[in-house]
Amino acid sequence: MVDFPDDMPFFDEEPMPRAGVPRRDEAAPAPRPAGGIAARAMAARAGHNQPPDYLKGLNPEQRLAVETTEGPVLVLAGAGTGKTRVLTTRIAHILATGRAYPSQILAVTFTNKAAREMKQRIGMLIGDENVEGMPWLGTFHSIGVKLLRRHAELAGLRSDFTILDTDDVIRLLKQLIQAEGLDDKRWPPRQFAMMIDGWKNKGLGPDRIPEGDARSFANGKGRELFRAYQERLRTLNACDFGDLLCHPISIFRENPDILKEYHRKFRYILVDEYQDTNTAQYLWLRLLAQRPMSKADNVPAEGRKSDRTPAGQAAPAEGQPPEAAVRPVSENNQQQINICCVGDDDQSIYGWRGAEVDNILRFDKDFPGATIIRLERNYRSTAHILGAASHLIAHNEGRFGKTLFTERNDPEDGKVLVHNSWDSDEEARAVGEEIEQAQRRGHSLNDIAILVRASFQMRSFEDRFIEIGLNYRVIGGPRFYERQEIRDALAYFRVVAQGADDLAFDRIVNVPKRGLGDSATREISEAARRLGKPKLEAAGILAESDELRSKTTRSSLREVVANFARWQAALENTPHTELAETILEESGYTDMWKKDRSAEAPGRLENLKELIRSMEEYESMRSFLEHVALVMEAEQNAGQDAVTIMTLHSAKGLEFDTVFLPGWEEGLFPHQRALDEGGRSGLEEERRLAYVGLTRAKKHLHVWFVSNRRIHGLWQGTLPSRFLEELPDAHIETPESNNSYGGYGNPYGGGSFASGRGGQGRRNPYGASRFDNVGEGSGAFSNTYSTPGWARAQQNRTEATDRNWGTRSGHQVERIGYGETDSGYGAGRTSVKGRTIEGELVAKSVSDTPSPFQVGDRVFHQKFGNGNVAAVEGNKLTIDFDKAGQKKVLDGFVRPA
DNA sequence: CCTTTAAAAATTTTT
DNA sequence: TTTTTAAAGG
Repeated sequence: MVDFPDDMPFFDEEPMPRAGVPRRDEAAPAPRPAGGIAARAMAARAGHNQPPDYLKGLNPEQRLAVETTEGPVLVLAGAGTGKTRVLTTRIAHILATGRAYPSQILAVTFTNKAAREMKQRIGMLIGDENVEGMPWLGTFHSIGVKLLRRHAELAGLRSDFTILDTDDVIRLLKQLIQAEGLDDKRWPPRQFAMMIDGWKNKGLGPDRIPEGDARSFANGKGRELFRAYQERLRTLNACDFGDLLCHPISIFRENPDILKEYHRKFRYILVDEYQDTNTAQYLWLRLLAQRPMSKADNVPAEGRKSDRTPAGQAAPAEGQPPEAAVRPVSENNQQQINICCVGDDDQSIYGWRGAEVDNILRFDKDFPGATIIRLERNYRSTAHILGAASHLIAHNEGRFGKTLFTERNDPEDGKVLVHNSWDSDEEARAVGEEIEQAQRRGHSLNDIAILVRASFQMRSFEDRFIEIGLNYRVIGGPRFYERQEIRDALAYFRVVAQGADDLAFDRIVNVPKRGLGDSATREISEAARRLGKPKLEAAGILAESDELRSKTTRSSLREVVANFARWQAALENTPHTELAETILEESGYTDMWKKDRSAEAPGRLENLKELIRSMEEYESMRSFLEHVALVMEAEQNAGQDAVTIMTLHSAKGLEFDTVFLPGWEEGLFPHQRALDEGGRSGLEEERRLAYVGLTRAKKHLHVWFVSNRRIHGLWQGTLPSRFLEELPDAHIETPESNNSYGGYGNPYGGGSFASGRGGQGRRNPYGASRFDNVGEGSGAFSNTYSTPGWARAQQNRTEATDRNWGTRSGHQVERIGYGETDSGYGAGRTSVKGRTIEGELVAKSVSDTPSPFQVGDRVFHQKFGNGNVAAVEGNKLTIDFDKAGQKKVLDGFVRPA
């Protein structure tokens, strides 16, 4: 039983009840605050029965989504249909009609950017002063922090806990793995951090992770290690990102009285981008939305079906949603569930980091009687662009199904252009030319974007644009706060503000180099453990003792400790920005970069200045550090007219007049790894990503594919993406005449395997050859996918295999091989999930082909060298290598010696 | 302790 | 091929 302490501003955030307004109570009707916006809206309505201003300009579906305030609502908002507008107007409407106080609305987003935008737009609708009073509008994580600070003691923490980011977590795990006496090379902390993250995404604690997962790491010590990690976090009074969700979930589960308070508090719940929620977020929401919990919630997410269920169809038996979902609300919960989730199943592109599209597909089962509203009227793109995008996405099975339409019908609107280039350099050159042409016509560069699948693609564009002097800006890259110099500086600040922050201390004891290397740090950790004190304190004691052998070590340790003592003393009476500068100067940190002659050094110093500047917005060092772990971002050269280059993922939610989508080739897009690891659902996610890309364009859309691409240093011939086949003829055009759509491949065949002399610089002599016969002619590829149409022709090809055996190992095959050998014979580091699905989809086509090798054949393997085939089993070969010993490999890896 | 050298890995990203 | 990271050597 936990009561809220009197001094805790739980209900006080709400306006004081005024005379005549009933105090909000369990049974009382919804409050109707007098005055302000509510009064204005009511007056507006009472007068002429006209809708209030904020509803004007909404289309009927949008308006329905805004005005259906009661009960569960799912708004399926297609790309460019005014999703944010609905969300913000809905909040304004709830407030204006007096249905709730600002503090009674819980509105969650994924990113700080989205939260900021929402705040701003609500402010525009109803006036800033009211938004200030919306304390529960924020990201899942920031709201999680807020909840957790309130109830920290229930999670075994103090309310001033620190939030660790990924880097801190990895460093901590490294220590733990070493402490277990394990080799941190064999069991990389980075990988374990990812596993932990995955578990927490599913809302699983150490006791509930699946046995298989627990065994697969650190010789079966996975669970133990996870437990040790949680224990360590508690002693450090720290949380990782996952805990920000998981702790509140446990608190709610274990303290029904607290949960009940929040039930009473949050009358309206709104969720943005619902298709991106992971299992933990889903559980968190369900608890707050007052769904009765059942044992089904304890079922690990593996038990649930991660493959998409076909739209509108009940899930198959074993994939049944948790029973609680279908069960009616228990009779004790009379209060209505006013949850509104907004999202687009077709834009779910974060499955790889734990998002469950199932959450959105299952909504009406989770919340019986839910109203589902589709927003399909698109205000962004031309009919051709929409047509192309809709047709593409229709190839996915697991979706609700929406048809975007537009009233825009301008005969001037061009079709989607599909271009082909010989290689990535030519691609960059051609895109550059298109952009320059557009620029000459008066097109602003700010309205142009190049959206790539993988960030390595950006380089060729950057190179080319620098060459021709075209302004560009790259979005993405390392986040501001993830940069080394920023993290170093923050570590200094953290040690000053919270002397017990051992992780921060570790990071900077020897940065800049001050002679405190491995041995010294070990001594400090040792002393800290022995004394049971934080490292900084232990270091102080150590420096004064004579335990240290080296005099230089002792004196520099003394200096560091004295420095921190001085800075800590200054913390209370020095302005924090000034103190920050002092710290960086006196520690020698800025000097370190000033002396550094590398190209990045000036930029780093600039970033440090920017960091100090950004601190001005905060009141104290402490409050700055509070926010920094969750919020920091950097805006690079905004204001200039420049082309935007970014990944498809980071483009979600944005729009541009003209969009270029380069690199639509098999293996890159859809990405091979997505296919290998995700099977069919991986392919569908890639297709959704393609859909997101297409729908970013308002007027002009160019899709590009190249015939040759250099991947990991080797030139590889490439096949056009299957997604190109899925674009309807009616909406696309293939302008290049010299190099027709489909002209691709290495015309000479052979040679690209081990030598890397692929087809660089060679022009395709077949020029305008069609793709269905180029496959025969080139013999350069084994297509490993079950692709429609032309691709199948290649799979049937037999004679080329012998002639050009070595060439069979396109990039694709190589990757599949690695996946297989790793999971099949390796140290078990690949997840089981990857193997099964991809096994039938991708690897099958390989094993169907009987191996051309026989026992006794002499073969060559790029990695293992020459050897003799010892056994053949389908496409799997056992080979005795001359040097590497006996190995099992897929035949795609080897060629005749 | 710091530098050189070799080996391994090179999707997507928020908090 | 390039970049990053870890181990060996000075």
